[in-house]
Amino acid sequence: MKFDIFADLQWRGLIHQTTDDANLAAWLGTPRTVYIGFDPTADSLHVGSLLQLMLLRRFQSAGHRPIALVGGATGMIGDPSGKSDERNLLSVDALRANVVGLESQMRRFLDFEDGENGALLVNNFDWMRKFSYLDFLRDVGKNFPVNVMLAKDSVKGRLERSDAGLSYTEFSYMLLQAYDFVYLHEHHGCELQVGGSDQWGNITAGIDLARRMRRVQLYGITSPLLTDSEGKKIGKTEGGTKVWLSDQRTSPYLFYQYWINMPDEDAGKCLRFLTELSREEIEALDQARRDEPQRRASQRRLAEELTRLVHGPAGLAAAEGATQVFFGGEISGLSDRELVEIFPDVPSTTIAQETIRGEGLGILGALVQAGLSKSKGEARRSLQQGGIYVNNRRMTDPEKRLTAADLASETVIVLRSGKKRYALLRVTG
RNA sequence: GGGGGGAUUCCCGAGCGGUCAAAGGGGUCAGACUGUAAAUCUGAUGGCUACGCCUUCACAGGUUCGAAUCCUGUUCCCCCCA
Repeated sequence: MKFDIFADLQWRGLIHQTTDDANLAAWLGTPRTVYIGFDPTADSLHVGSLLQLMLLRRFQSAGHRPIALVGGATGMIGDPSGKSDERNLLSVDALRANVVGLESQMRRFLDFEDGENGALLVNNFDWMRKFSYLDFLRDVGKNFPVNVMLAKDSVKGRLERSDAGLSYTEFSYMLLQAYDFVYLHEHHGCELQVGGSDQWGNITAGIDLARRMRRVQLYGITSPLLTDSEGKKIGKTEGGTKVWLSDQRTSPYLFYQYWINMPDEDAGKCLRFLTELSREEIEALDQARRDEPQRRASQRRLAEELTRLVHGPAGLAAAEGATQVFFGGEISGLSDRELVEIFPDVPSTTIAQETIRGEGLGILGALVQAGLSKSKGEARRSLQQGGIYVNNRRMTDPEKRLTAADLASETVIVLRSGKKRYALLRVTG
């Protein structure tokens, strides 16, 4: 083994529970096959899945073989764990498209080349669809005592709530995931399943099933959930929008900014859970955070590491470049192309060229058109209070008219309200 | 079925018939301070062709020189008694 994965997970705080505390460390001394399941609820993974992806990656770099299971079949059912309400089911077509999307993202984290411990990507729909209902009941269902299933937290929680309810379909979810584990053991020699702490019930169900069906001993490890200092799941911006791994959904810049803005209290945890930095490095960053928090070395490093991993060096460069412009001084002398690259997330409004000729376009109207202000009155106030910038230069005159002289590039004027809200005004002939 | 109370600007909530675009709080936005943080402080918070004008206080009418405030009806909500 290249390193002691168990000890590594331990100091990072990534071990919540295991099915065999005493022996797992030694057991992981020889190459094993590990699996983690991912829900295809969207065509992209989001930051909430990063922890699991990194876990697989850690196992692979330690010399174990990772299997990423995409739940094409289980996604059709919906996992009741950690969900307070019955889920809406996805259509088969939507699921298929989602699975394709997830596959491409996994490639950034895992090495799928053949070799000793090349990663494997599987979709449980491939084996589940062949199962007939009767066969499934007889071979799998037979091994599940209902009283045990009822005792699982995921089920119990839902039954105790009078308003939530739990359908037979979701109740059966556990059987599917349990069978996945047995299947992966049989076909790929998988012996360990890892997941978030909410997966404990499903993982142990798989282990029980393997024991009953095949008389083999499998193992499970759960990680803590990645929550912030207030106990909320990490992965949403202040505005409440999810941060995705797909650059189509969340640009590299926004992704990078998400980590840059991480509060100090959560930064250490994120470094441990989500990066591969060494213990020495992380502890040095902890120290730096105490000594000179204003430098935010932890956040910078976190953003850098994760952006490079998810969006590649080019994505990182774009994000850093955009950051410099956003938080830098006046914008001028750039080309349209550069501006568009820097501001991929910024909404733009098109105006006719005539409007900035001669007299020019009144700034108040422009702000409303660009969507930065709800009314001219609001625009006027922001302006008078010093919250309006044209090309990053503060404007305070409500009579100001925008003309060709205000173009930051060939055809773009950059408007900004407050510290971070930008909008582009594009002039067309 | 009977009796009582209420409906106010994004939310909560105050509002003598004139001086009410409407107190106060929350939220939100902006500024200062900062670390693109937290906390704190300051300002703003219906619209506009803006020292003025226009539209708001459940809805529709009415009284009055003048109504968020009074009257009538309508709708909805809450409480109490049956």
